Amino acid sequence: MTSVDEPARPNGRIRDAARTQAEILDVATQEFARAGYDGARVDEIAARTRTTKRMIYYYFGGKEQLFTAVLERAYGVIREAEQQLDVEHLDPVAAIRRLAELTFDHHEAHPDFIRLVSIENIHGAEHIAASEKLGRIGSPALEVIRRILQAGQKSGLFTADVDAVDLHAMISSFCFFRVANRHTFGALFGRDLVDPAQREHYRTMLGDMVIAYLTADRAAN
Amino acid sequence: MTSVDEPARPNGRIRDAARTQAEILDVATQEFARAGYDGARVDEIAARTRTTKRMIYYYFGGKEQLFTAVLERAYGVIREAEQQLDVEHLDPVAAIRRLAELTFDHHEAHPDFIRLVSIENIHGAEHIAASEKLGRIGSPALEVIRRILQAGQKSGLFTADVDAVDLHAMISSFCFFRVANRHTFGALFGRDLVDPAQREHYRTMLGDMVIAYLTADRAAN
DNA sequence: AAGCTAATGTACGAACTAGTACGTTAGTCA
DNA sequence: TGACTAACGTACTAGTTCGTACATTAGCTT
Repeated sequence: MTSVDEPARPNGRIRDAARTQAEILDVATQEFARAGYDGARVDEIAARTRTTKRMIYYYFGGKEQLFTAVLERAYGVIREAEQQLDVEHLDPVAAIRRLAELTFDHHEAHPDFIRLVSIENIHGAEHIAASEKLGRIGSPALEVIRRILQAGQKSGLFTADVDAVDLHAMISSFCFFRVANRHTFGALFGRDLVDPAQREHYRTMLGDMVIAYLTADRAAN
Repeated sequence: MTSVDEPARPNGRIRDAARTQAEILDVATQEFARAGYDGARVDEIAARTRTTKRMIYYYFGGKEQLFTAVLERAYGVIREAEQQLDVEHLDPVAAIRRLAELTFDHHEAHPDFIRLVSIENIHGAEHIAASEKLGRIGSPALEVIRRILQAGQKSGLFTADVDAVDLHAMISSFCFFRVANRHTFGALFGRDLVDPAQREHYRTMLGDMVIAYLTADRAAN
């Protein structure tokens, strides 16, 4: 019945700034992702925390800054994941497919992040603009894509004349849409894009699409 | 200085139910698209109308139903556009490319609609679910895709074994992402996906991608 | 032309919500 | 061990926001 996670400290406060901040960020991420920026309730976030609303303002300053902090952490998670990318020992085709699959997996694993990005776009990316951490950092994946593309184009394997940013957009589009628009798509077309049974199907489809695009015989059209 | 649109009717009310409703829907579309469902203000919508808040409740019942009505009309616009589709006199490759281009154009021309769809997804498509008009109507484009796919597959031109819904998702992904995520993408990668100067570039890229996928030599991988 | 009703306007209230003033305590360091 | 400060809690407020009660009128119908 009683909490097992923490050493019992009957009636006494626990003082742990780092833990308190992390807990606020966790709950805030869920709440913002659940309801959008304006739909999220500061009181609700506080209530689902072991601390109080006062602490949110103490540590973050306000709702806007809290949302910005949530975004910063969420983008940080991706960047870390992308830094683990290790595909350059593969041939270009396999490397791109692997990259696409990892992007696919990351989107599927972090639906809350996708929602946050949707929300931030509704608000014109103003929080990203206001953040020092998030200004134009790009992503580690871009560098990887750049190198793979170069290798593939030099060898003649890749006929498409794309740059890394556009290819990244192409891959992300599919992954993002599938998660972000799951509900309307499902409601209108009766097909759940995130149905686990179809996961491999869509994962393969993405890889096929990207590889086909990169290696297509342009003379044919 | 005075209104030119309407016959001058000094101090008198104008009674025109259809016009009032349409005006409310117009303004509501903008306001919901601007700020999201919870960010949108009923008072603001009323203020930008020639009528009052009272009328919003009189005709639509409430904020939720108003948003549902906005969605219904927005989806209606697409469906109409799709009914104008006339590509079946083209060969399958040209037909699919044309279809992709029209989808691309429609997304670009209706950023508000894209935002509404994003917003509706944040809320789990609950308004679509609550709407009688929007329940599982599908889209006219799907039938067109189905027929083109069949022709292409029968002739052997199309090697990919996709169905219409998945192909529709693939095409929409790219178009949707480009508009919906314009702001975060621009902020993070310094590239405006909706830059008019790049419009043809992305339009062609989409067509190339879809055709490459459909006609790829699967044995090659 | 009288009356009836759909359509409209005004004014207000109840509930919610971001943010804050003020008070308290845990833990550290001289 | 005493005191200092970062960390925390409570209680409240000012402003907003959806929604409605009540009053009014345009214009059609007979």
